[in-house]
Amino acid sequence: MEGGGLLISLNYHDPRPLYEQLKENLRRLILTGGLAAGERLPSVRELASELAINPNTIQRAYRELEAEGYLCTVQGKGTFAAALSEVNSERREKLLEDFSAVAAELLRLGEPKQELLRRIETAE
Amino acid sequence: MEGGGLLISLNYHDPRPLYEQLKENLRRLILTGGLAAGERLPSVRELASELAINPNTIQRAYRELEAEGYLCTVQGKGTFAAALSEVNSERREKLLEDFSAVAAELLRLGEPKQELLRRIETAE
Amino acid sequence: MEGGGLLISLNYHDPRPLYEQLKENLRRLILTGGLAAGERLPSVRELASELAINPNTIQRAYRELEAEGYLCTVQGKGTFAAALSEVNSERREKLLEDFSAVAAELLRLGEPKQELLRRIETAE
Amino acid sequence: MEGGGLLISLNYHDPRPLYEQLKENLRRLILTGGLAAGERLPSVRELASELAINPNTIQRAYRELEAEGYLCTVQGKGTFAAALSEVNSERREKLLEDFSAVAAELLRLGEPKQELLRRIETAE
DNA sequence: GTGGTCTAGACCACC
DNA sequence: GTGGTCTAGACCACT
Repeated sequence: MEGGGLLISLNYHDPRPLYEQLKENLRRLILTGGLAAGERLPSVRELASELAINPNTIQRAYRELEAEGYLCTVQGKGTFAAALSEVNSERREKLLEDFSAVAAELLRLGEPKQELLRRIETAE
Repeated sequence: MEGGGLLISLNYHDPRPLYEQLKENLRRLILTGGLAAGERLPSVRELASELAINPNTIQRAYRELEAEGYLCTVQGKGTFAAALSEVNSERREKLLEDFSAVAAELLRLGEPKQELLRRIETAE
Repeated sequence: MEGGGLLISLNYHDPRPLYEQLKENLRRLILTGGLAAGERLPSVRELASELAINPNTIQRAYRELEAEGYLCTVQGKGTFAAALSEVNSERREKLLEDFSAVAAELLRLGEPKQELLRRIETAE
Repeated sequence: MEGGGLLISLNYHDPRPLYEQLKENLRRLILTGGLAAGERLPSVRELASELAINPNTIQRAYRELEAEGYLCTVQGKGTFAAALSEVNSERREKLLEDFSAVAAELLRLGEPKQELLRRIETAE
């Protein structure tokens, strides 16, 4: 399922809620430059229609991404991609904790430290 | 709340479901050697009684950890801790994917590569 | 309009959304001990029925207060008041910023510093 | 975005409505002396043209600030900055109530009284 | 036109 | 029983 020019894919068989999948898609677009800082996103109604899901679901994703600092929404104007420097420090901290936990489990499972370092070097 | 000789702590006010907390506890015991490879776990009924929770919750945790390769159930014998080398490649791959995704987001958000390397060196 | 034993008052003529009024009411109850740490709140459905508003509105208030650290919700168990020490640092920072802005405007309007100090001393 | 000789900055990506941003700008100018008591403000049309926004937006800001006592409109003469002593007692009372509420929540959350006193001393 | 709120009601996961 | 998700659709505020 795609939405506009935005390369968004949702999967009904994924156990995660649609708004979480949508959030991940939008975060990826912003992080990779698919959505430049300041660029306007499709309106809630547009995207809902394109993805064939309820506008409330879009709105929830937009609202929560705004709370994380990834989006900026303005009444009557639309929703815009924020600069990466605006991203919430809570989001950063959560990611760092996740990073440490995943790294620790991988190392204990015998994953060579070298592989983790390689992945950091080649991270897109 | 503790269970038998196993250092298991569940928290009713943790928003995660009990079976997820239980899975994490058991994974941690296996990863850190608190449960040696081949060691027998308490039966579903025993553990349910010790932790004072529903046996269905124990069973679900055991079942899902077996699917990940952390546990090994033998009909009529009991449930045993698996060798770390037995841990499912699916689990490993999921962790590696998570690792790469989290690392990529952190780097794009401006987290210094040095901090990620430091966290790998000091991972427990 | 009241809800259960909880002394919650909502006002349809207030321009603020109902979920914001509800959040403020619940925050007040937790801050003043009307809801002790660990105490269970009415279920989403109960409170919705008592206040004669939609369960979604209750749920949104509960969800956002959980994000702020005031509540803790557990699947299948209910929603509980958190300890004040759990309250999010973001909430604290927002309050401190508001405090400084309001104090600055009051002082410029000629409010005597003495009055502000008095109000801090006698804050409930 | 600036307007005339008045240092007004509006931000289209600020989630607050433009008239709120404009009100805050004008309040700040009056409180800090950037607009002296009795000084004439640009006409609605002038300011709308300078800021390149809709005259309705200017009018709403002027109207609401007049209600607060920050501005004073004379038919056929224009709009003028009021003396700070003219600021509506409603505005003052709202600010005092906000002050007490915020202070009380901060103290209950464990913020040291010392920090609040410090912020009052150093308020701009 | 935009996003924001609220309602009504269905269905699912967890316990 | 609990909370969580999603839909459908109305109404309001802002530009």
